[in-house]
Amino acid sequence: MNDQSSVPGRSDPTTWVGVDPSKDHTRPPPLSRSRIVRAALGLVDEKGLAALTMRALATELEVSPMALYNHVRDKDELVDLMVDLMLGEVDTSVTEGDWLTQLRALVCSYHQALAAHHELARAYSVRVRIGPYGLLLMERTVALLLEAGFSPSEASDAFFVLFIYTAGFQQIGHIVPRRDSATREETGYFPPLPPQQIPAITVVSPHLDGPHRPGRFDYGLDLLLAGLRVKMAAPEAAATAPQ
Amino acid sequence: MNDQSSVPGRSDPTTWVGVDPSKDHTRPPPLSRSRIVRAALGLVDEKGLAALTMRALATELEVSPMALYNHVRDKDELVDLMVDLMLGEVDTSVTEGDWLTQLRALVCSYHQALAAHHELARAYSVRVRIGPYGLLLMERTVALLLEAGFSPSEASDAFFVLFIYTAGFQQIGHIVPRRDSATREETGYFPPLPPQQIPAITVVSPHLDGPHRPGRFDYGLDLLLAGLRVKMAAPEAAATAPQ
DNA sequence: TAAGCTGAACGTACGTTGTATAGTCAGGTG
DNA sequence: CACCTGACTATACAACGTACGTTCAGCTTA
Repeated sequence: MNDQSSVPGRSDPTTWVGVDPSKDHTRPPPLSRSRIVRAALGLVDEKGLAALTMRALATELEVSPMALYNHVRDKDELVDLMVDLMLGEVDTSVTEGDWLTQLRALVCSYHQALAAHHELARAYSVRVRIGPYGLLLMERTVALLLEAGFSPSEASDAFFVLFIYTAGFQQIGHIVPRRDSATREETGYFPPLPPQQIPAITVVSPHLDGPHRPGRFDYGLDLLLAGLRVKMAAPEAAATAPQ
Repeated sequence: MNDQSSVPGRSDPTTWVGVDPSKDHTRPPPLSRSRIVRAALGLVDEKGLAALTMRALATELEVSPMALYNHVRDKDELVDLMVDLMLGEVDTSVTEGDWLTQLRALVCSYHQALAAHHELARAYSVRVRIGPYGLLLMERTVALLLEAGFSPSEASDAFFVLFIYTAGFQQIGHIVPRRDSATREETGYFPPLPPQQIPAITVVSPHLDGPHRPGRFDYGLDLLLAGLRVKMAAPEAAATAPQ
């Protein structure tokens, strides 16, 4: 009933995942926060976000469902931990090239980490809890923007925009098949409508390929970075708005 | 058992919502697709996405839960219909100003429609089913890009990037309170970590205000449009990438 | 008017989910 | 040896989406 429950406190950043104790024990390795989170990530990567249930995860770990709750407060916290594990895959150590080059490398690595776990990424952006790896990523990005000469206010704007674009990219348009497999052929992106009512779409339709055509992320990142470069070069003339 | 069930077919775009029949009948207006969808949208706007359950919706409509299934195939389709209703609020009729001005107005109106229903918008981007209003919005945006002179391939890239940024914006970082109200004060964006470990974040922290500081969407839109303008003016010199 | 059809609303029930609660049991310490 | 502690299990519950079969009002046709 107390706030200081037996569960490891989530406000202590050093215990977000921690190291597997793995005492040389009986054959089945003892449950641990780290093992649970890694198994959960594997399960989501393999079978999709909807397949992540406490029961399924427990079965995979050959353990009773409730055993998980000795290491994780609830499913919500579990997902937080999974997200931070994913963000740990981002390479934040780029230091060569000018600020634009470094920024591009950083955001690309971020994008790749999310793309590698795009099922989890779909649940990611909704969250506001940020773990140590997420914090590290943010620190590097903001530092880069400050070094480039942006004001603190603009650096935070630019960070969030890059963050939103990258995280949002994974969210959008990953095909989620309807449960009714009979309507599977309906999962095309656009309902059949006479082409004369949608001339522009008809023109570009050969190039749509859904939101995730290869290179599309880079295209948008190019736009954002070009915008940042322009703003940096001539802050006042960069406005595209009339006013 | 047949594909041609009694439920109105979803592949006929004219029946996505349709008009309320509202035959001058008994006092409680008869259930209809339109009434259900509007009630659902009101419920989500007021009480949040998680409050949208078939039971709660039926209660609000003073009807048994299963009555809804005479008008809507399942909850998934209901959300599709809600999304299209929301997209109907986008003003797609802007025709004054140059292409950048029109594009800005269009995307801003899109953004405002999503922001007005940001709870629903959180469920939006995951979907690929697109209704007539969504199609109209897409048609206008792509047409604008084509008129501006972009190639079909680039127009589709640009459309998706604008689409992803705008939709993603609503997804990201809307504070979702944890169910455990005892940890409410933990919903701050960053766990307490010594400032010397995160110097850049410490510097910008007064300006963070979460992802949704007023004007932040416009900042990112500025970047994207500036990037597009540059690409339009000098397509080959616009690349920020080394190669 | 009578008979029958049709489609909308209902009541009940099932399987799945997250998780509270209480019990069990091994391992370390007095 | 007694005892405590902390990890795992067993059972249970409420809420969810929705399949199934029934009821019933109102229209059509005779």
